[in-house]
Amino acid sequence: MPHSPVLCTVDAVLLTLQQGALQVLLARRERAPFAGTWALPGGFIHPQEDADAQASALRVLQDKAGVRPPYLEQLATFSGPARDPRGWSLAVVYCALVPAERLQGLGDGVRLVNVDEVPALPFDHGAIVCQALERVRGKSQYSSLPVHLCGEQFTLPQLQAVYEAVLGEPLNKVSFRRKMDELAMLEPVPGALQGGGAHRPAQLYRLRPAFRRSLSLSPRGL
Amino acid sequence: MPHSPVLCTVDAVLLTLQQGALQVLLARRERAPFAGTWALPGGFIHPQEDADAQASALRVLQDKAGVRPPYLEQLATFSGPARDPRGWSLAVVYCALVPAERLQGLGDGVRLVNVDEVPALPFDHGAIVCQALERVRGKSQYSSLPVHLCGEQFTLPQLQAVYEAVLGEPLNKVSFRRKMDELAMLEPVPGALQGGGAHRPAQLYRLRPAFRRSLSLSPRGL
DNA sequence: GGAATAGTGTCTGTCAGACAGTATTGG
DNA sequence: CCAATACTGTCTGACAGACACTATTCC
Repeated sequence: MPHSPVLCTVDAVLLTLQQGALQVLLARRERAPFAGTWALPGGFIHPQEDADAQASALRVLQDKAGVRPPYLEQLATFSGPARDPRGWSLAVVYCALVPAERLQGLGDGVRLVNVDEVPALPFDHGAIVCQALERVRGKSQYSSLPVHLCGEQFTLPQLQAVYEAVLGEPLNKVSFRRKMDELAMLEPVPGALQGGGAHRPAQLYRLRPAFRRSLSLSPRGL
Repeated sequence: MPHSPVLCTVDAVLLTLQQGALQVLLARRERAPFAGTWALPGGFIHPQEDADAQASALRVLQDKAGVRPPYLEQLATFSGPARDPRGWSLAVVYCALVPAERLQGLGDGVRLVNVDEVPALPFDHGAIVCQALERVRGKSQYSSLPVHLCGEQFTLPQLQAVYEAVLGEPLNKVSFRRKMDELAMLEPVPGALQGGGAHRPAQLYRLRPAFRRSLSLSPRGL
């Protein structure tokens, strides 16, 4: 039974929506290697402490950003001798979606950057961010995934804007509303309307409890 | 820099099609724990030897089954303190698709079992097989994935039967051929027909070279 | 009443599936 | 010619998207 000297880590790609664009959370590295540079939040798996790799990822996000993401999904595992200068390493990477409202007052060691303006990142973090975006955009085409970027309550026009920001293309209003209706995951908040503009107020919706933790899939996309 | 005592392993779910049904490859465990029982082929990552976890999976499949699968995809990573009695472990699991013709003359330590008749497996291998089937069936609904279960050359009726076996439901012949045409990944083998029956012979097709390593996706499924 | 946005009714082109026809082999 | 399977032409119902209309607010 070989005792392998593999460095076991987790990294997290935390995405949110701000100013109509997807943002990814970066953390300033406190220790070598690459101390002082911005990278994905990550850390070693603590076997004595963590129930599994997902628990490690939750711990890392709690420690670095003080966030408990409502949606967290395993993205993939990256490994090899070259990605970390300390030696053969393995990173289980998770992808988190968080409503912007939960990310107020981030500390000094973390920041959000537009996914279209991500600087060069250490390790293979650049490729990891790309793969996360690919996954999120892919799943958004046929599932309810983007609702996890919204807060508790939201209007259908707001939700459509979120889908359009993630997918990067405008959507048909009638089709979008038909699909949301078919997915049957939203319920109107009785009597709750979002006013404020000089126009008809919009009905507020919330996620049905059954869909809080699971996605809803549309057979033919969108 | 903590030296984590995490057991780093890879497991492989190798699927093939035999007698019109999906089969999964099991290997008899030679060592403890669970010595003598059937389980997914797996083993430790060898950092000195393996370029990454995928290389570990290829090495394991080569060693245990003598196979180099034409299609190999990372499924997910499973981890925790309870899945392996030796301690906190982490398994990067890969899913392989192999044409049945490449699995002739398997040794004594391996066997194929129908995925509907998989016995209770040690570790969390039962759940892993379920997740692999879910992934393969899901992807088969909108991609060219099942072609990797066919040999070099095949007819369209044969390919349709493969899709039907994987998906577990009959497909419309006209729609299926339209989709295969749209995917533009197959080319007829000039002058090659599959005869043998008392009926019109079928055109043989092969995968276009550009699609040997990548999948082709259909926007609206099937 | 006007501006602005929310929400809905209806038409139409496109596409998946059904059906039925033709094609080509062996016996 | 018959049986059996390969392949193809055409119709039809369903659905996505476009358009136009109504609804409701603030000013």
